[in-house]
Amino acid sequence: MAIVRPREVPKSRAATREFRKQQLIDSTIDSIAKRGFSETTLADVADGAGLSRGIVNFHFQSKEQLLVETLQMLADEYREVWQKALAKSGAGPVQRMIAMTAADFEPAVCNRKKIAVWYAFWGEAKSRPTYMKLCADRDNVYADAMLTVCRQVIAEGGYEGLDAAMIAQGMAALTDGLWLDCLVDPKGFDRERARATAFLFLSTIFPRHVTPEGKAKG
Amino acid sequence: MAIVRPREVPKSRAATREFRKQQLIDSTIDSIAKRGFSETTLADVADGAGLSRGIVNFHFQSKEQLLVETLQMLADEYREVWQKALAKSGAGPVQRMIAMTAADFEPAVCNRKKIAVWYAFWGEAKSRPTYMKLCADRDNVYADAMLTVCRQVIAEGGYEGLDAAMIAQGMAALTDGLWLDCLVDPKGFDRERARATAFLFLSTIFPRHVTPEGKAKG
DNA sequence: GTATAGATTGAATGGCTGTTCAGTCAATCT
DNA sequence: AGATTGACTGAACAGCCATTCAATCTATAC
Repeated sequence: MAIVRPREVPKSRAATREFRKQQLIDSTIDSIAKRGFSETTLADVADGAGLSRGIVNFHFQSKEQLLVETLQMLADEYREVWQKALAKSGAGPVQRMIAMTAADFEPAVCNRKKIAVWYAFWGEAKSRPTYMKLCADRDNVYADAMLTVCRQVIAEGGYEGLDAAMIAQGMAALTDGLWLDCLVDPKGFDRERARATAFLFLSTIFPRHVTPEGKAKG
Repeated sequence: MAIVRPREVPKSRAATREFRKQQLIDSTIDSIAKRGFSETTLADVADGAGLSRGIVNFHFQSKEQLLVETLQMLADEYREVWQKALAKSGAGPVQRMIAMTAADFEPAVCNRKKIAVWYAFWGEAKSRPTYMKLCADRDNVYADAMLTVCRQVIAEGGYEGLDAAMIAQGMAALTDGLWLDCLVDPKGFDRERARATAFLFLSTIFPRHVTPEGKAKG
């Protein structure tokens, strides 16, 4: 039983292609989350978008290309969320560090559908170099930004001796691991609790600058 | 190009079935790690084991059953590794906590092939209840054991006020997240460094009882 | 040595899936 | 209004894959 959405109409023909591509990517995300990567077919994607069977190959070179652009989209969205959080945060490194950490638990990013799709792509990453590169880039960009703020906090906050790279990598890993709980134990999972766990760790590492509630100190 | 292993012969006919099943499960793990979950076929599995095409359906009810038993096997192996580490460790809760943490970075468990297969199953978990349950059980059993030792360390070590459940869950999440680095950035990944990251976090939480090198203090 | 039972083979089968494309339809242009 | 261009459809196609099963092979029992 396919979910057929009411067919929305793009404004002009010029905007149609991008509109349809986005529609198909959204439907792909829905399908991967519902049926899994291995059982997502182009027919599912087309049905989910309320369009005809041949539609995907009309807008995308191939199924593989649709999947790559879907992952690309997901990665872009993830990056935008924490970059916007950074932009909104205070200018100090402590506030920036807190903003980045908190961003990982915003509903836009930390929800079961999106997390399922991330894990689906991670699950295929080893055998598909394109996915691996996109995933590695996502991690690297985030880790670099986190590393920068960690270095600053360590230098300015008097935490000499702490390994900034290790902490940045560890905090990123902690997030990805907490996401897994959302996927595997959805009933027991609580976004606020996961966020609190991340900040418990962060506040333990930087006790004079971060509270367990995720506020800046001092 | 299929890798055809030298065909080993089981001792007796009575032992044949279990021997073949194990052989096919091993081949399944190889195939998922190499080709990914979505492109693993029964022909691949049979070729990898050096046996004929119909062999899987002779020893397993279905492909799905083979996959379930593969995940089961993986989960059993994982549990055995940390339980053996626990058995070998000292009796004190600090030593037990350290042993469990270190076990996650033993080569038997923390290698790219096995990690790729874990992520492959996690990637399919949302849409396949059987996988989800097996994954959830794995997490729960580990988390319970970790929770027990955390509680003891907190009580005996004078860390009143720390949330044991949060720490246990966080440390498990940290491991899973660090594994992702091995999958996505194999060149940059270093098992010892990952281990050190886990112990950096643990030693920060229990500074009077765990060193950053993963030794018990006092 | 012969019979029996279980293990294994590999060809056949039927269903599913990605891709193609000739034809239809609607928006835009002249 | 008529022509043109691009979007979209859905049937057709070719290839792949899980599953079945009759035939073959091999170890054990008698």
